[in-house]
Amino acid sequence: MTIEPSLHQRRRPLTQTELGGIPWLALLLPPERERAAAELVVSQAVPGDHICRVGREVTYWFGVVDGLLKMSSDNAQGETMTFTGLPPGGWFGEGTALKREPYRYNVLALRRSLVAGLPVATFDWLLDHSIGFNRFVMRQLNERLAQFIAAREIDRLSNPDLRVARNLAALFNPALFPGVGQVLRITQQELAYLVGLSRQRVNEALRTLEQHAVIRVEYGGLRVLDLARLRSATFST
DNA sequence: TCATTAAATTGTT
DNA sequence: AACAATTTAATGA
Repeated sequence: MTIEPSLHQRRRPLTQTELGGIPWLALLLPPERERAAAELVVSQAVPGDHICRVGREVTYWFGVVDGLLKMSSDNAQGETMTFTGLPPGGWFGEGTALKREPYRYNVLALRRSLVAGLPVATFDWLLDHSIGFNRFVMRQLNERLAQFIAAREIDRLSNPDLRVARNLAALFNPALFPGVGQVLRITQQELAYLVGLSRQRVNEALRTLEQHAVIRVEYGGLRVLDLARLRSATFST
């Protein structure tokens, strides 16, 4: 794990409440769950902290307990391409953990976040022993594939309102990010970073979406009112 | 618990 | 990018 404890919280076991927010634990049999829970650790990350870097050896399978992370990659020209935001309930790194390859992307904290880690040895053990865990990982891979296909379509969209809407829909995906619920804690600045627009334009897009009764803008967050329309609608402005 | 102040976030130009 | 307005969080009596 590359989370620098620095001046912040060190690695520690999870509290009961935090364990309750981990979606795949409920799919395990009691002995499997007991072992997984015992090996899980959490660490606090401050904005800019790297959870994993390209090329680093895989040590943990990570999940967002609270906060907001950003998954991105740097190309040969040194430009950063953002793949997706990672809100609470999101788990990532299973691809590289499965193949035992170094990380192929960077994940860093956009805001103060609580990140859980399952040691790869335990991850492997669960794959070898738990049907429930295998189901979860399979579903996870499948959902993420769909998400990345959608992301390619989003990239082709020129209308900023639509880009914001589709990106938001991805963050509200209950299968990938079950910790989000109806209200996504994200600032308009953070969303601007993820979508690749100015905060002003994001702000404008959000009130357009609000006018269409698709979301509600709240202080420090957004509430979904109609996820289906957020995903599919074409807001002709 | 309430009032005051600072900090964060949003709305507007 | 800058600034004003608004909301929340922190502080201390």
